[in-house]
Amino acid sequence: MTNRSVIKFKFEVMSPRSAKQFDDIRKQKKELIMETALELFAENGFHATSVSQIAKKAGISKGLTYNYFESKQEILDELIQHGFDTIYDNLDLNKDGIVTKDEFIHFIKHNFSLLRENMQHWKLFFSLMLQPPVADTFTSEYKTKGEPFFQMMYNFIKSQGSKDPEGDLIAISSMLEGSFLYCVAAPDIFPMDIMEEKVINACFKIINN
Amino acid sequence: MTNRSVIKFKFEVMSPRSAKQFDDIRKQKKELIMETALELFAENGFHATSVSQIAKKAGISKGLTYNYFESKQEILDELIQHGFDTIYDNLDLNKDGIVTKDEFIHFIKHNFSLLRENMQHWKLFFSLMLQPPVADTFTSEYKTKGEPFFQMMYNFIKSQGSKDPEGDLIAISSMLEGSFLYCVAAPDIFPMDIMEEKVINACFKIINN
Amino acid sequence: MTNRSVIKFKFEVMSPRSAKQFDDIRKQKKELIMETALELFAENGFHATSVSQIAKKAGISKGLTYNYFESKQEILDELIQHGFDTIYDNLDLNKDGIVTKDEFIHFIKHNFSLLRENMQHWKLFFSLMLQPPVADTFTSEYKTKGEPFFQMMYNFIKSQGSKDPEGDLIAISSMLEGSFLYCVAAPDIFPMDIMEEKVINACFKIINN
Amino acid sequence: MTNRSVIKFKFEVMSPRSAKQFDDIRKQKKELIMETALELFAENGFHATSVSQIAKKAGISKGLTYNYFESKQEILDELIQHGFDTIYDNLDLNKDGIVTKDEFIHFIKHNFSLLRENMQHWKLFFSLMLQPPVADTFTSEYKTKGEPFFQMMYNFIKSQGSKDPEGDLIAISSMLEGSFLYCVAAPDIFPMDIMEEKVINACFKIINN
DNA sequence: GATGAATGAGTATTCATTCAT
DNA sequence: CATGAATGAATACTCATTCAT
Repeated sequence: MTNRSVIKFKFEVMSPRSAKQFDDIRKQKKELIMETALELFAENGFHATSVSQIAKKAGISKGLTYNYFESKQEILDELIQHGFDTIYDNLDLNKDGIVTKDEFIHFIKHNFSLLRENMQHWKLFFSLMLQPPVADTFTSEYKTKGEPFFQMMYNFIKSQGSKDPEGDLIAISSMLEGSFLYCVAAPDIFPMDIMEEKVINACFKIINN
Repeated sequence: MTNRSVIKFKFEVMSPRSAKQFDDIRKQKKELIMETALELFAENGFHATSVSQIAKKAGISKGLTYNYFESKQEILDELIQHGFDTIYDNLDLNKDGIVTKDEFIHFIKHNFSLLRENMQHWKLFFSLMLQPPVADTFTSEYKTKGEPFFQMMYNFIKSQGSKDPEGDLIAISSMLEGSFLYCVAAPDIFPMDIMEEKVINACFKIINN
Repeated sequence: MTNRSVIKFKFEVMSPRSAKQFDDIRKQKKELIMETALELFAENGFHATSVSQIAKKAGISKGLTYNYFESKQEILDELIQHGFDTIYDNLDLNKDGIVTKDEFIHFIKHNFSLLRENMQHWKLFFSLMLQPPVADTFTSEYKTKGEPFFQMMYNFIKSQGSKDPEGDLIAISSMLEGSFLYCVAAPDIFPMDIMEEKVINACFKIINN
Repeated sequence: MTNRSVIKFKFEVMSPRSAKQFDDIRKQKKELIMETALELFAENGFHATSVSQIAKKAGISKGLTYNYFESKQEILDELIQHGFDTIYDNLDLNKDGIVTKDEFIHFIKHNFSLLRENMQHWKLFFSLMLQPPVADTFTSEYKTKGEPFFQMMYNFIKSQGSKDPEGDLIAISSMLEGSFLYCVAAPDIFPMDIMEEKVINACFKIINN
């Protein structure tokens, strides 16, 4: 009876539900690693963050990281993927394409609060958006996943009586994107607390004119 | 035997290449290195670009790079400095702070064309803006050097009869920033050729309402 | 199913190599690196010895060196530290500060034999003593750690009836230092085997006169 | 008539005694380089001193250094050579082998003052003495050139009625060497001003006992 | 003789990744 | 599943030396 078989034996005896339990552990560990990595990537940059740092901060060994991720790059990839999902899941878009004014306002406010709550994700995202070679895959994903967003915006702008819905979409999207960027990259330049309101007002100035 | 030839003699003995010759060489080489570095930084990112790559692409030895720059970081710093200077030199239309409508329009158009002509610089800039730890120094420089820009914008908006100049400044700045970002990071999402016009229109919609 | 096997199980799951095993490995490797480094430093000098050489001679990878030491300098520091400790541990014959004639003689003989046994350490030490910028930290450590030595010597000289204990301390310390230097740096100049005896004799000539 | 010939022509016309003058210039430049190098070597160590530093401090170009010395190592070699010569020339040994007590005392004092005046040379020397691979050549040179010194010492000790001239020579040489070492490497440990006197006294205590 | 631009081999150090246990 | 010792390739940077002018 080798050590190995002893372990196996014990394993089964100790926990009948171990399969599920270990699955949960795996899930938790993976999330732990990703969260830790996100914090460090956002704070110090991807390249300036070492796997050792991630492992140390997460309280695990370096080697274990590779039990959950193929590479450091894969952590980043999953982080981006997960980030997109989080953001767009929370958008809670109207699938019928009909957006009321209240919904629109709520949507922008929701975005701002998402931004504030999840600053790190967004900071990382913006930085990656420009950072080659992530940029390309990022852009394509952005286009695909952002499609419904732009569609909804377009429909809403049109429904509000805009004379140039496409032009206004461009202007409004730009403004939102820009305000998010200010929010994340240079929060000191404009007073954060009124930004949201001013941006919403401007949206309607654009649409209604 | 004229004085002249005596001078020449001394001169040549002291330094076969004249001071001007050395100066020219230094200037040209430095520019070569900076241009090459900019391309690589913009294409692959700062951290992912090695000094060897820069030297190789520039057709010089690694060591020579350090004859012109203290460190890889210094190349970046000078690049940022130079970039800011380029941008803000072109922006200071009139020093009296009075901006006409035509000047305003011209300013935005000018910025868009600068952007298009100098995509790489801007791409690098935007990416650096988010990239820690460059972000902090960048932001402070941005604030300092951007101050006149915001002031000018504010004055203009007010002069055009805006009821909420501060709010409009926020909205317009955000929109410009965002459109620049789209322009550089995701040029496929909106048709570039009409973007400029739509953004300018939206500016006046915001101000005049 | 004993408790013991359960513990073993957990243990092996957590870390296949036990803490002690890791500790032993670390200790042995660290010693290996230090010994190797000492030989090379002593033979070729600190600056002329590269980390690659140390690693190669120790039969390990360059990278591993940095698993054990922060820097090449740290290897040197620990070497110096360890050297001082070795020497002064062996010197502190009696902690009461009272040194008999026999103890004094034994002490000098002991030092000579330490010198002979550990020529490399000492050669390195002497060379470092003069080698800037190590010199300063070395000198201060020397003063601190050598203090008890000088005190003990002073007390002994006084107890032996010296008329000028301070002067004799200077003379004797110089003589010891010098004889150690000859021993290490130019062992061919004086016959080593009689040096020890002559130096001891001279000590008492100085004291008793 | 090329530039080259113009230079040649001028050369002869300008200065009939130019050959000697240029020779003097060469000599002075060489000395300048050596002095500068000595200071830097003594202050920062041989390896830590770069040719650029020497050239800069000497106010000449890097390239010119190689007009006077084959290599950085050669500067060191000539420095050692020159140092030995300086030291032993100044010893002004009695060639007849007869040294009076006054001459002996004067000799030690002279050495101490040489040491103080020429601290840098000596510091470098002591450090090199231990520094491989200089050590070997140094030791052999030391033996050769130091021979007359030891011979004189031996004769004097004998003439003073020493019962063990060889043993006393060893003791006294060691003491002198050690006091020089203290003087140069750790001038803070013993009061410099009385060291000389105490050492001389001790010499006679050793001899006369 | 004099300059300094240019080279290239060398240095310390880092780090993603592997693997025996 | 978990550890951390071990690797090796890569990186920024240095510097003695060469050479065209």
